[in-house]
Amino acid sequence: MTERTTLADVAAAAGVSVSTASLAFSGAGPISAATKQRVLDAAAELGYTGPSALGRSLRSGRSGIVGVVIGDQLRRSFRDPVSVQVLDGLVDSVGPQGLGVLLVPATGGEAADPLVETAPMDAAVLLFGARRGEGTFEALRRRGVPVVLGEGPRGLDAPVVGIADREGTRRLVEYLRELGHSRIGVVTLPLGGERRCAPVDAARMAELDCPPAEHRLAALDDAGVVPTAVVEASASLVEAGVEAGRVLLDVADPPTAVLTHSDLLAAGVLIAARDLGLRVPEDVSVAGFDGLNLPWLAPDVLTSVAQPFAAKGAAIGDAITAILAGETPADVELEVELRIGTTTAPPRA
Amino acid sequence: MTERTTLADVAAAAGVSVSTASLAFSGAGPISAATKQRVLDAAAELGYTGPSALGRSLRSGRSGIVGVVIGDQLRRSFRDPVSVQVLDGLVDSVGPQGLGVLLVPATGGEAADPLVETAPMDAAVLLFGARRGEGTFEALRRRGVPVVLGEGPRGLDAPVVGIADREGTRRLVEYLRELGHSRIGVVTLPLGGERRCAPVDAARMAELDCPPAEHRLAALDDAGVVPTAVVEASASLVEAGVEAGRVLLDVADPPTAVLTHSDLLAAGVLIAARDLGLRVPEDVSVAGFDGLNLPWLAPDVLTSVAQPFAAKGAAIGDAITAILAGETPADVELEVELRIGTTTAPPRA
DNA sequence: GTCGTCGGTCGAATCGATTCGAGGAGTGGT
DNA sequence: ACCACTCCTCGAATCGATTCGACCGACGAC
Repeated sequence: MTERTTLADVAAAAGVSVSTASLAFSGAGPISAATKQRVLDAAAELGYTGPSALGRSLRSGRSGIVGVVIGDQLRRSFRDPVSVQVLDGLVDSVGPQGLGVLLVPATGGEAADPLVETAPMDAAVLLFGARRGEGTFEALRRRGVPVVLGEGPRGLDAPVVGIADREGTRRLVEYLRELGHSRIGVVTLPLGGERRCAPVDAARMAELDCPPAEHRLAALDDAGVVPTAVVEASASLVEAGVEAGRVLLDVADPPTAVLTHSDLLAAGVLIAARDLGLRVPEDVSVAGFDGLNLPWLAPDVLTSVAQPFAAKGAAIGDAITAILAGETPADVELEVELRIGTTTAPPRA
Repeated sequence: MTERTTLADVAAAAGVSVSTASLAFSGAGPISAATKQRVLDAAAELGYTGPSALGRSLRSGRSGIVGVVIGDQLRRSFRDPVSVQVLDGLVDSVGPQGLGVLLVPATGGEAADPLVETAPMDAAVLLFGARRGEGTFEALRRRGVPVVLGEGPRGLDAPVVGIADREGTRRLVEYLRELGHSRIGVVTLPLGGERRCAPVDAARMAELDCPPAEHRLAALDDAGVVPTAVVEASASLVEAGVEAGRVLLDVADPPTAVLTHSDLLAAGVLIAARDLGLRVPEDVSVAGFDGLNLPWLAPDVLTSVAQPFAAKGAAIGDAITAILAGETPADVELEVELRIGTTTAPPRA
């Protein structure tokens, strides 16, 4: 590959100065149509595709890159359809503005990943909440990179884009109660700290640090329901749901309804129930959260609380746009929708 | 947010010249321990987190960014577990070298996406093959950005990292034949051009341009098998598999075995078969490709050809590393493994 | 005819860092 | 005491582009 052609080369070829050539591309500033055309022709001749982003970045201080900091394991994030779809919405939102999305893995510990410290970005998105004590948020702040939180804790001096998960869960719980359920079990997302599949006891509750789970658990209180059992899943995966479902249902007197914190977990609970010889929804009702379209559950349709993925990504994109424009966007809470499927029904008499 | 502190600020605070301060960070070049420490202390004092990537990039010509060009719809790529896992392997591979991964959407048409033209990258990965006629590959070449192809066509003057899909399919076909199947149907991945779900006839075959599908179809010839019917799916999704499965199986004399080009398609065919009242594997055998772990198929286990996702991502990462080191890596073809599950069996007598 | 004005072009400084060659201080040898 | 040599530090050029102020020619007005 040959030497990269620069604006200077084009200017020389067109017989104008570098500054004039720059004007031809940027469009700003006075320049005669003839000169501009001459520059553009010379550029086409040399295969010059426009000013290098690097030089422009240096001058403007803008890189045109939005960093997306993904949880402690990129792998896990990518496997979660929810984050993938939010990411998709984000790319759709900022892409047309000429902004690129840079994936930045974040180590879970105190220290921030090297990329967090050094990668060029105009703004960053923390998709899975900035757990306090993690160095990532602080590192970005120190660098002066504005941050948008996706589902993060509020009050961190950064705009938060979230969903009304507490309200959604409350509606779901009320729906279950109206059906006649009083023995309700819960499968939560990982609550933070070490990952494991285990019943949640008082001690575990005390360390709660994961906002969505917090909200969704709090919603039970809102509805005046005390769960018969709460089990923490090790991840938002079908396998984890199976595991948690067994813990919850393989007991003498299982709950008549299981409320899970994600559709994948719910799918796992469905499998666990079937393995245990329980029919859904006759013997046990199962509800999810997210509103994923899971075609392989057909003909079943999961009762779930649907959240607007693409809109969430777009809202994050809007927040970034606003920040880059010098504004300070407000927190956003997106509406969710209760979708009744075939996996919930009144309990057996 | 305050003015960004620069190396010059640190140098001033430490009472040394900018060049000396640079030495303190880069590590290269002679510098006394005392001076170095003084610079580092001053940096810590000012909250300077190291040289800005922009300045460094400009000087070195390297941005530390690897562009991943995703097919015409980011959405589709993200929804495909295969590409997600390959991407994951890639990030794991290049991340530790301090390289970031920039997602670059590519418009399907002739023109290249603005980001392809302008975004800073040291190298680019075309994950879903560079279809000829697409402007993306050419645009990158013009910019002088080295390209690595994931499953792309060979002979494009860029290293290709692929899998032995032809060999894997051949083994799968031979396995089916040994079971006694002679009427074998095929569900292919989209073959390029417009997306649709339809039987593949001679006219359609003539426009074939999608290498994996090409190889996998060619493998039937290798094994001396002529498929009874070939149906093209509209995407690698369960829903598309259902649709294609209906086309293939809802006929008077359906095939006794269905070979699909992806596990998601196979899962869809399983659903279609069930809907049509066909038992698997008694009435019809179904095989996939990819070796995804699909827990929700339990207790069924899909017969499939497993490809090493992470290794593929890592191989792409290695190729990029080699290119950045000035070498010209050779093409890589990764081994695949035939995994017999519960969805294939001898045909009914 | 001369002066003011305006549109168009150019020079030079600037962004933040790297890097090379020059220079200066200190040391050891003769 | 002088020279040579080593080790560190500094100044200046450089990367590719933007942008402001200066400059210059032409045209209109009085």
